[in-house]
Amino acid sequence: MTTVSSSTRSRGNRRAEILDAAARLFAARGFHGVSIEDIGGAVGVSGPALYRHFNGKDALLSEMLLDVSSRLRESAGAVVTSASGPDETLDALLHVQITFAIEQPALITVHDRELGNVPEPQRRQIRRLQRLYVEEWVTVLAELHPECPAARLRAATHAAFGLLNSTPHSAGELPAQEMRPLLHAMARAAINAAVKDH
Amino acid sequence: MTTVSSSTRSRGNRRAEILDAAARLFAARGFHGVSIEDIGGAVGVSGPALYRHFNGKDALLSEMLLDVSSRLRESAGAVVTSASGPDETLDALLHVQITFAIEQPALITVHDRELGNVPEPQRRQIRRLQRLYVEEWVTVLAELHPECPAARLRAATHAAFGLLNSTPHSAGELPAQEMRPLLHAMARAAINAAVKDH
DNA sequence: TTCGGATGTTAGTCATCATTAACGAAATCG
DNA sequence: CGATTTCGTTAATGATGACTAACATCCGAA
Repeated sequence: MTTVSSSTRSRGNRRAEILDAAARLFAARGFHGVSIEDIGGAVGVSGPALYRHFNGKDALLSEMLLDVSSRLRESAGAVVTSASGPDETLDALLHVQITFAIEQPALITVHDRELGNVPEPQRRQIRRLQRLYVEEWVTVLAELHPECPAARLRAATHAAFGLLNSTPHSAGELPAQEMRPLLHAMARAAINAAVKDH
Repeated sequence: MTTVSSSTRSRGNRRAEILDAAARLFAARGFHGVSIEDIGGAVGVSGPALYRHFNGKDALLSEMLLDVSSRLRESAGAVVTSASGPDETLDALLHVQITFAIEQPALITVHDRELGNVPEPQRRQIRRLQRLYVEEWVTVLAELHPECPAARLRAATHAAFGLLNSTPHSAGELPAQEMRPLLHAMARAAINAAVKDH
């Protein structure tokens, strides 16, 4: 059979390298605050070399966000289908989001800031994935508290995301070992408070 | 006595109008994604007219962020000096932040995204005000839980801000009447969970 | 009424930047 | 060994955008 050619491997590596560097730069300075030259420079090549790997700056951002929202939704889907009970499922969802927020703070940042710069029709698809992800959470919360109106559950979910995605702001305050359970406990408590008495 | 001349009044209004429109645009598309023309257009004048009111785009952003961080710190200072007890003080701080987040979502958004685009030396001053604001929270939390390490309190504070500042994301999910107590309850519960057992 | 400042306007100017062109070297494959 | 693909490079090119200049207009005050 055909083995993975080294060209395929290096191409993939270079692409990933570029996506990674671009994510960091976009998170720090915003999509329009970063030039193609900047991104190329960050991976040791110069400017237009990027066009060997992506169709353009927009395509780069599109792929980045599509990848993030796919992975999040996929993880959430896996968690939900292998669920034992709603309570454990919620903990597992928290685990997914916390892992992502701690390990990929730049991607998380770009993910919730730069959707507006993605051109249609990718925009629509990313929106769809984001919505599905939120709905996984809302569904689990609704199982736990069927009497709570969906709008409230959705607002609570967004608030929980805001809490969890604060990691880029408190970078360095605490080691990940402590940050992880702290975020879990805070988010869990916040969600419980949100659905209490409804 | 000298009355406020109409020129002063209209100048102030126009300046405020510009800052308001610019905040909304910056929040939606990012600092570099908005042109001077865009901002002018949003208030019914065209492009270079802005230079009659601000020294440039950077100065506009600087003033916007300086104003926000001053107001937040000032409010927090007022709350803390007129405090009855740490518990009520924390509630009052929550009230301040929630009011701001609900009434000025665009400003809050710009405030925590665009500091990187403010030139020195204003950058330093805004940073200073932001830090002082955080420290007001940390001080109050430390009074409530002296055994909790400051780093953890700081991380918890940032997480609470993330939760409260999620309003732009859940815009329209709930009316402000419901959003307000929901955010208060969630943030309060999250903070309590953060300091428990420390 | 006349002067001056405040506030706009339109038409440059100069940088920056995304994108494309044209061209080279290294590696893969026949 | 060639030949083709892959991955880079350095120069255009064309748009966009911040900022400045030169020129109105309006309005309050002397």
